[in-house]
Amino acid sequence: MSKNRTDMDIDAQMALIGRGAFELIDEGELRKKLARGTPLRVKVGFDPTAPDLHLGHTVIIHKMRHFQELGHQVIFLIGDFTGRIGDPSGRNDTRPPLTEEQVMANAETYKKQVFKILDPERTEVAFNSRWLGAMGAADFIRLASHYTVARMLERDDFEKRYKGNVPISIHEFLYPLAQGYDSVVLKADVELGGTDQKFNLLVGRHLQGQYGLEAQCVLTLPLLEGLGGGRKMSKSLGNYIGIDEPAAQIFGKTMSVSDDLMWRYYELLSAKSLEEIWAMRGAVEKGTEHPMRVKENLAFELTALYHGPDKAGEARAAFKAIFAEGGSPDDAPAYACKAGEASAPVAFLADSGLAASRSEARRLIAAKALSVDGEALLDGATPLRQGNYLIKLGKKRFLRLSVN
RNA sequence: GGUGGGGUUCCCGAGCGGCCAAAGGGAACAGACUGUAAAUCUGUCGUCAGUGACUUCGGAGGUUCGAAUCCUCCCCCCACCA
Repeated sequence: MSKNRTDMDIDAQMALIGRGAFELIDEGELRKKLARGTPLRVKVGFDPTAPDLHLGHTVIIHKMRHFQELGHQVIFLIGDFTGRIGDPSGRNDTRPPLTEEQVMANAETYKKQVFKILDPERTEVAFNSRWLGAMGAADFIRLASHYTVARMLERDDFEKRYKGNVPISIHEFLYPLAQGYDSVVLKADVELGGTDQKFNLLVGRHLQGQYGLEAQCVLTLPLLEGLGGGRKMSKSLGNYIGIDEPAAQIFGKTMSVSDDLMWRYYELLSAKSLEEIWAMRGAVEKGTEHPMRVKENLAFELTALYHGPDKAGEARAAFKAIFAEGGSPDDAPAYACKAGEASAPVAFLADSGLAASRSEARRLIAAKALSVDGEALLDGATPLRQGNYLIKLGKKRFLRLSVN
């Protein structure tokens, strides 16, 4: 009787755990762990240097949330020691260690951001410098003896670089080992990571076995595609939505996501159930629901998560005013200049920073991107007279200009 | 340590004495089309006081009327050998 109930419970848990996930190693093992009925220890590592998160990072945080909803213990591990090594992503410098204060400050920032999604009660925050920093050379050598160079070179990134004649420094091998050792110390039952983390996560699994522990399960999550689609969301590519961005930005950027990608965002970032999402998708495909409406709901939900429903509502209203009705944002930057040379479009566009340079301003004007009070303007050289103007450059750049 | 091959504009990558601000692709930006979508098409894509000038091709010198292209030294990367 009770066994039956437990099995059903496990199926339900597995469904939520598997939502949006890329790969689970190993399903049977995870079921066994779940069947024990004790809360699992779910480990996720974070880089201590980048506490400003974007939506791409939050995919994993939402997954942590899922585990919490199922009653499990989540470990938010700040890699303040591994951060010094730097994850081997091609950079071959070690990074300067952060000071204690910096680490703590970043940790606070993390908490502030992450607890918008996670339940603080069921989140354990840990720092791996606590045990990695205490290891001596002998300990580290012992750790290193549990892994081979050949296996290390199996890592996709290393393999490509090795074959492609891109340098690999020895210290980069230490990163996966150190990360794996964290799992040993924390006795993790499950570790989550992006698909790009698979290798590192598996090292942890292997090392736990070497240290006589039960191996952790590994759950990888897809990298969220960024705004343009195609490539992963990342700060350096500029295709991200930062969770600290103003409500209008989060809303607007979400709206710029393609219809196809929107479903991905729903699956990975929304609190809506998969059933609800399938229903919406069906409605859109049948034509009974407009995709833009559905996308607005997504934008609202994501904005509300970080700014609350009131701000999200304002963002939605402002968005509609600007793009559906040709209005302008209330928070358009203001800029003042004197009448004369400085009030020529080419001059104030560049001087105000709306255009990167005068050359760019000229090009944009030639491309019909400039409008003044709603009228297209093709002459960049003639100064504007005294007065106040609403300047629009392209679709998204606005300026409230006053010429004195 | 030896030998050979490399370091080019945001990225990849051609160029190898003048016609090079530097091909091509990607990214980005703008316009058209739209639902601020996406896809597609078109254009732009070093700076400036705009038919011209200035800065740019790892760094510093040099040869030349003229250098990203040749020479010297230096820095960095890769391969093979040891």
